[in-house]
Amino acid sequence: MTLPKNKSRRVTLDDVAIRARVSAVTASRVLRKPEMVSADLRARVDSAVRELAYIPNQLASALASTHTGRIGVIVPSLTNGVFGDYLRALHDVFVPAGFQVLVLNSHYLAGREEKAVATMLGQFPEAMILAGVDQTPHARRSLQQAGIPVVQTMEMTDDPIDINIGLSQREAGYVAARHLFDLGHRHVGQISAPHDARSRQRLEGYLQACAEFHATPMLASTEEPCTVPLGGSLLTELLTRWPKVTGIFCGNDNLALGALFECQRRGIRVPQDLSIIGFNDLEDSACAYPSLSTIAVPRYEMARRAAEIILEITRGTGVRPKQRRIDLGFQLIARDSTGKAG
Amino acid sequence: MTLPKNKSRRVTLDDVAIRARVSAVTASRVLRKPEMVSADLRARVDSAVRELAYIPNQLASALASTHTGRIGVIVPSLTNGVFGDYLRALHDVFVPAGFQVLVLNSHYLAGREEKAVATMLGQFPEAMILAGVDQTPHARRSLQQAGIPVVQTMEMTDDPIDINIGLSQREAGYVAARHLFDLGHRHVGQISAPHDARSRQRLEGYLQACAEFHATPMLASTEEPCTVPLGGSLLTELLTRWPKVTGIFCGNDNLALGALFECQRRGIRVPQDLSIIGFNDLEDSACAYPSLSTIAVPRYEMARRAAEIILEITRGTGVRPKQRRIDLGFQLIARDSTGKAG
DNA sequence: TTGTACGATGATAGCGCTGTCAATTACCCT
DNA sequence: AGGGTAATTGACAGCGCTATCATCGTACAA
Repeated sequence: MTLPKNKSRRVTLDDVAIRARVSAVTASRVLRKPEMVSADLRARVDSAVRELAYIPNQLASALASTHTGRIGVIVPSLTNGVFGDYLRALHDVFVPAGFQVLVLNSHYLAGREEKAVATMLGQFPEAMILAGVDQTPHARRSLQQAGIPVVQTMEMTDDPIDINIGLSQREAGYVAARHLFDLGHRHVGQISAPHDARSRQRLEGYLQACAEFHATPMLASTEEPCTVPLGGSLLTELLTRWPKVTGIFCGNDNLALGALFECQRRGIRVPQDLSIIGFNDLEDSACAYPSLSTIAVPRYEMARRAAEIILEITRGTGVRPKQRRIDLGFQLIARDSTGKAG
Repeated sequence: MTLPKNKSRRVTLDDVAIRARVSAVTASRVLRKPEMVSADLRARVDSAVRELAYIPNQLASALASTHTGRIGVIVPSLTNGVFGDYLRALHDVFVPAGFQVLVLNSHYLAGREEKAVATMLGQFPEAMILAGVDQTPHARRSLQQAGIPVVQTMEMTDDPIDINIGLSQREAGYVAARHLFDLGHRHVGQISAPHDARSRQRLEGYLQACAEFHATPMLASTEEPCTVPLGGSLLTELLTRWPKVTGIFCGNDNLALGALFECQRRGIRVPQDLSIIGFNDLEDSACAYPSLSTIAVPRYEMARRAAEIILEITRGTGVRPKQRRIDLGFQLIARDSTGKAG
């Protein structure tokens, strides 16, 4: 029927066009490419938009233009401070650029990540950002077929799906452990939650350092998600099995903080009796007492770069940057929680 | 043209239908209401879906059905541990229910929140969840006109936009301060970052307790976003101005942790020289040394309830629950960081 | 004056899916 | 056998918007 549809439905572009006495196309143009429309009509449309409190339906717009304005992000954790900063960086870049950021949580599980990838692709994002490089084969294939920019972050791989920006977790783990050996420690332990692939790589770096210094690896680990309290119990476990430990590399700053608290609780002096080094350089680490030695990873910068690369590809006509692998490196931050052995 | 469109475009429902030798509608039904289709056709469609690796276009689906499957969430911070748990709860409920959660960050600014509301409404979410109750008048109006369930969380208001689920921050602040007075402290200070409305209300509770005990309010505050390191500097500021302080109520656990570290740094014994109570009961607080007294707020539960109420409204035909204001309360957790005065 | 070029505007045809209702078939009853 | 009911399936018409191309003037060169 050609009757005006007077249902109490939402205001559409047609309503605006009718009110402004122009065609729908013109109204659409005023909103997207105002410079193509004469000042006269533009003013009419603008005021119609205001009067009707018109809100464009992004859904319809996306369907018609095949430009969804969505960026899919999959992170393994929402609570971890690392990903807080990471997501903040993505929002900081994408939201002003008119994109919306869709976030899904993989809970550090490959299976959940695969599912999250499928869910996300159903939203037809214009790009995807993933944490880590260990996607399942099936997820890899889906991502490649999607034909959109895909950025793998946080670690490095020789065989990126598309673009890879991160740092060598293994090397960083090595440097952290090495820091303790260099300070003269010979009984150096490690605590971690190696269900996280990056945690495992840091562990490898630690093992490499152990081998180099002919030291026995001393490990305590858990499959549970990483938390501050866990640092305390893992330290306890480690000290029970290897009482001679004088230096400990914690898989991340949360564990390190928990270990530090546990030391305080037991009257173990840090660093006199035990040196502690963490990983990530969370905000709290610098102001702990003693301040925590750690490895600083450029998580904000990493996400920002990932976002900007995507913006470039999307705006330019899909041309990839020359460099598909970007290693942002890391930094050893030696503070007060690590000291000379002896 | 009626030629098969052989562009390298994505697989559509039509492709599936053709391959399964059924109509598009039937293919659609197999995916949404399989019980309506005979086993025979269902099997054919299912295998076509698998063979073609078909991914439904949610955009088109949403446009056609006016069911977007989106939930809009606006939080003031992504990094704060409180909202980490809060968002996790929302994901835990909504994702299995087939909804996607869109998150926008207001950075604790009313203006940014108003803008976020507008952006979000352009996505046509089926419901909105907000933190706090102090939306701008304009944002309130937009939300009311949207005709969708709106849940305001974290605090209580007498005049909710739609549904309100939270707790009395003022009362909780009062109880925290009162805890210190009850332990015999007479010089009780408060540090906070009152750019956050809820922080201000806790402050009011503190002031009320001060009045009741005829104590002089002793405050240090900042307009910066709340962080652990900030707790240290605010404590320093407070102690400089009021050296006699023996008890301190921190606006949240991050500040409390920072204050605790600062005490350790200065050799101030907690709780012997200074009692500290925080707010929120973050995970770390229980395992700090000494463990932090605090107020536990049901942030996970609050978000979960909000999500479930929305699910009920959305599934039932839009009927609101009888109770539009739900006070989930809070709990004083007295640990080792607070002790008797003297 | 005529022809050309270009800028502004509109008509049309979908984007990929689902709501609706009509058509078809199978089944059962009298 | 005829008629009625229910279970399946399909045809059609949009959802609200934008890409595309046709159309209409108007300005300017020839």
